[in-house]
Amino acid sequence: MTLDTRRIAHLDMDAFYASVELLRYPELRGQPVVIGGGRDAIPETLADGSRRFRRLRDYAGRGVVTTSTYEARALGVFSAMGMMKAAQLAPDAILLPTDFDSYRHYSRLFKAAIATFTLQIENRGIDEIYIDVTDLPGDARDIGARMKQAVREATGLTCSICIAPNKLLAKIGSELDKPDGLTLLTMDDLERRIWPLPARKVNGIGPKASEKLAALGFHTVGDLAAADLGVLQTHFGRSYAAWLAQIAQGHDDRPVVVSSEPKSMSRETTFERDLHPRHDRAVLSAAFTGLCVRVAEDLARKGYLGRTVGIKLRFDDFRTVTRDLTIPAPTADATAIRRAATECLKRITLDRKLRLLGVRVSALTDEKHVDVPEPVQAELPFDHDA
DNA sequence: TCTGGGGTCCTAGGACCC
DNA sequence: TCTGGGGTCCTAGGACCC
Repeated sequence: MTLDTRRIAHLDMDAFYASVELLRYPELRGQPVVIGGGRDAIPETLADGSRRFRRLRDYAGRGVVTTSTYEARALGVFSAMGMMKAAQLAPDAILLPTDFDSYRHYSRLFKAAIATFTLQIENRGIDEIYIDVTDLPGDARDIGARMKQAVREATGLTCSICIAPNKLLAKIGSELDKPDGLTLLTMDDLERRIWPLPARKVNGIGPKASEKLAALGFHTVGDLAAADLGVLQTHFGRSYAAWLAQIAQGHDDRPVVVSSEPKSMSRETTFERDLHPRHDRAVLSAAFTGLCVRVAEDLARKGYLGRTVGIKLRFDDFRTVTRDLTIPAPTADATAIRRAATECLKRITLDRKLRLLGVRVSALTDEKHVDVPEPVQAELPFDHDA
């Protein structure tokens, strides 16, 4: 079978975190709501049972917007925007804390609903999946409609689905009719529906690449399709240029990857105020230990050991540095992690205040697959019968 | 009062080995 | 009287994604 006869679905939950919050607080439906606060953003329940919600204008801190409702987006408030900036744009918007346990719960529910159709599912984080529906009976529209219905019944939430010949087009397509969309794309739709889109819509063309492309006069996917390969190679290198040319023609051979092993686990924290390496040494040290302990807990809970321990520092000027160290034997022990992380820290000149501190463990192995080292046989050549 | 947290993948240079 | 040539591991940084 040629790859372009596949049918790949991309399913994306609509404003997922915000929509889960609206299930919990239905009275907020229709209002601009922003998710991203800390515990201080938890609504207060009044004596009469009604709730008093925090407003964005009351926010003070260094957080960013995690998600917002479509009403808040209409006011210019989008994911990854600094909360202080969002508060200027929409001071009256409702502010809610992120509640990952709830989102994980609903994530499991919608994925389970899709798993009743097929197990050919690739996880792409908490709120989206790819599904290979090539071998499912029925036409694409019917499959998509039934999946949306199943997700709705399992969660009370809407999603947007696109079914296309590959992941690239399915991912682009699921955004075309949001929210609650169902989009079908074939290769025949390339010129009409894909080429007019900004290049930035392609998964893998981020802020840097799209800016560089725009500076060269390439704004849309169609511009890329018409581009001279030599020009792309000059500015982006052989590999990336070839990829750009492929995706502009709507080609993408990547399979739906059903299972994968984690490569790293990390914990990091941005301090409420920048910390001085000496003056705030005690606070920093406690935070450092805390991060090591949490990474160790994560590893233990999921059953992994790691050989490479790394740290990440971000200074007050936002400069970010990393150091890592590979140790002889894989570990999930907080003390061993902390010791290696300390060695890493010694290799960084601490000449500015610190904004962020992180600890990472990589080169993971499944603890059940680790060969327990045989005790080294002592060489006792004259003692065989002892 | 700009700019979170948890990931993956890629590049590139040097060490080291055969 | 230059400097082979792969392959793999380690490390640092950066782009990108959700």
